[in-house]
Amino acid sequence: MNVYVRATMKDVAALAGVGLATVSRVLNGVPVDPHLTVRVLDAARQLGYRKDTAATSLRRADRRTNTIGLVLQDVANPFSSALHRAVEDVGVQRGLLVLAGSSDEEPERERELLGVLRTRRVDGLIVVPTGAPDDELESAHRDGTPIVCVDRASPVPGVDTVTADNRGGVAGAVRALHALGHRRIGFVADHSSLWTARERHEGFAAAMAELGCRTRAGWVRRDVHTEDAARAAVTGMFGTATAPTALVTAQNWLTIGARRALVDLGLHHTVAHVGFDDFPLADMLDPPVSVIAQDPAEMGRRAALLLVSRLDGDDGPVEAVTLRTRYIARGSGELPPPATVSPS
Amino acid sequence: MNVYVRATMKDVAALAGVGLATVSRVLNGVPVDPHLTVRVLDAARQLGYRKDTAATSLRRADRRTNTIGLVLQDVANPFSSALHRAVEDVGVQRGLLVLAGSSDEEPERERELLGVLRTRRVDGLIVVPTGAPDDELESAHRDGTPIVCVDRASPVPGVDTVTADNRGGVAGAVRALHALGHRRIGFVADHSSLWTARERHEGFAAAMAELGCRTRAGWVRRDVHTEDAARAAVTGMFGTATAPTALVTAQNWLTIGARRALVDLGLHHTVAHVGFDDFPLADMLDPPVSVIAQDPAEMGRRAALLLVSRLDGDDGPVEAVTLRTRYIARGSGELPPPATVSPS
DNA sequence: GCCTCGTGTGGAAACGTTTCCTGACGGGCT
DNA sequence: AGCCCGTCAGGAAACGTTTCCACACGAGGC
Repeated sequence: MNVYVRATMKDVAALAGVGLATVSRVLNGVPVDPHLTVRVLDAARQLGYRKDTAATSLRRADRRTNTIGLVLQDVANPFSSALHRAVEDVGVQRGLLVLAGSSDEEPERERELLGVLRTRRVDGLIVVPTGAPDDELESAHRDGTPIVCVDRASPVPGVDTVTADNRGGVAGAVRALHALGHRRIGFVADHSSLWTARERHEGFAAAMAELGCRTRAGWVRRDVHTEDAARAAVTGMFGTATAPTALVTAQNWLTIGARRALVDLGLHHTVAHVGFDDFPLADMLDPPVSVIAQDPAEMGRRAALLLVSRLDGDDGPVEAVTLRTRYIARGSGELPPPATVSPS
Repeated sequence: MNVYVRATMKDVAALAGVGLATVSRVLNGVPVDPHLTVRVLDAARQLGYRKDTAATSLRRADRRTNTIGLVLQDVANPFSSALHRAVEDVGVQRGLLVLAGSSDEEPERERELLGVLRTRRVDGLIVVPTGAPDDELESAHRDGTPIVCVDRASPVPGVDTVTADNRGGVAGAVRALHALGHRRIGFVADHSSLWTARERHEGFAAAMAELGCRTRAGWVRRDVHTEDAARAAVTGMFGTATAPTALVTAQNWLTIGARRALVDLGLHHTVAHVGFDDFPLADMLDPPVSVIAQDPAEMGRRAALLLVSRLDGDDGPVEAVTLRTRYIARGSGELPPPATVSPS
């Protein structure tokens, strides 16, 4: 490996024939004699000088690192990565770099990640919290590190949040199915430890109650975490004589697993099906999948903008942004109930 | 914002009643009197002490930051994010954090990103290069920063690379189509500025030549960059009487655009179609899409492992890993040519 | 014309850590 | 028993930058 040694500010100062402080001033945009300014800039260019961020943030009064930490569920998950990208885009405009990591829904991993991020003194944090109590997050909050929780409620009180209207989204879909004549509606949701799963279930239950629809134990499956589990759950749900005529699945992998099950059973053109969260190619399946769409990019953007404003010193009251969901009718959710089924 | 001030090593030393150097030694695992060790660790815990990475890497002889830079095309793109995740997984085991960014295929953005990453003194770089000459990448290489280029050839000579066997993958698919009886095969590829697009075209052209199949200008469409452009290109290609009987699309968005076009034309059950790069739900379309799959996670993993070994001082010869592609027959690529079509 | 005030540059301290070097202590050998 | 050497802890320097402070110079006012 090359033993190349980088030019320092002292070298630039020497070459330009000015003091160290002057170089610093020029490089930080503090007005300085134009004549000296060009000498410094020339020298810097000549030496290929580059500021050392470590030294900078070590010494700076505000200790800024121009880095923000992003804790996602999984950087490879489309929802997370869309969010990531939106955060990056806001960051780029502000000269902020994003340090992202995956918690894999494990509280311990979330803690660790926050630990390393805090060690690096990130200026702020955007977190999709697992939901478990987290002393790292809490202590970061106490230290005054700006934090925005995204997609889910914060385990720590007093933290800004950006979430989707999970309840309203599901409730809306249920009402639409009801309007089509459906009365027996099944529901499949993720782990109840997840805030979103609970909210979506609440939305479902509330809408069903409001509409006077009865639910049966076998028609509501919670704590279903994987595509395969959803496939199995739905296969079971529709294997009986008294099966629902419509189905709501509360997460995109579950939606896909459910669709696979419906295809297996030959019911994909018979059972109305609405999924929460859009996914690529949903419109190319047969029938195209109707979804309650949330906008991860918008969530990321809002969270990043909120964080940036906090970084800029905005100390207004805690914000809790709720983004509306959008129902996208593509076909699968518009299938009417079979005429032979007796009402209620 | 809280004016909380973090405990420093000096505070720990004072509380433990030991010297500064001893605290440093304990925290870095240098053997020290066990009695003192526990005193230091206790004091550190008590104060909630946390090492400051900025100061550490500023002073350390090796200047390590335990951070690696990852320049992707777009963190939100499934290929990129799968790669990202694999890199992260290797990094976690080594205590390396990943600083990722999106170049959006723009050389200038790639340069900028590399610039900030270098300013932060990342220990190494993993880059999906746009392919344009890049002085930042070159100068990083000269400085001795370990670099691994992924998915595409490096614009800078002497850099380790991990790529897929693009030529072989496409050639294999063409041979398979030929074996089914296809002689007229269309091809759609991305911008020729992209190394992968060029390689895949080479593979196509070589296989066609080897098999003695003629190609027509209208049957080979290059520089097609978006899903919509692919849709339009394929619509045009199959709008004429003398259309191909099979189609190879060299990138996953192009594959999807092409499939849309075939559906529009009612030809999706008639024209054989193979896409390069797998994508979610390819198996749920009708007919399921056969693909030449590469494994982005494996690419990321190999690249990260290679980088890590370079970080560990491995100064062996430049490596150029080529990963095999895998043909996944799902149906769309197994459609035979219409019997009425005259051979050749 | 001299003194004062203001502007702006240069030197030095400081940020929190690692590393070098010095000094003290203890043990072993003569 | 005395001396020397080795081991190990502590103090201080150093990393590259920002910030504080002192000082020099020029201009303006009396």
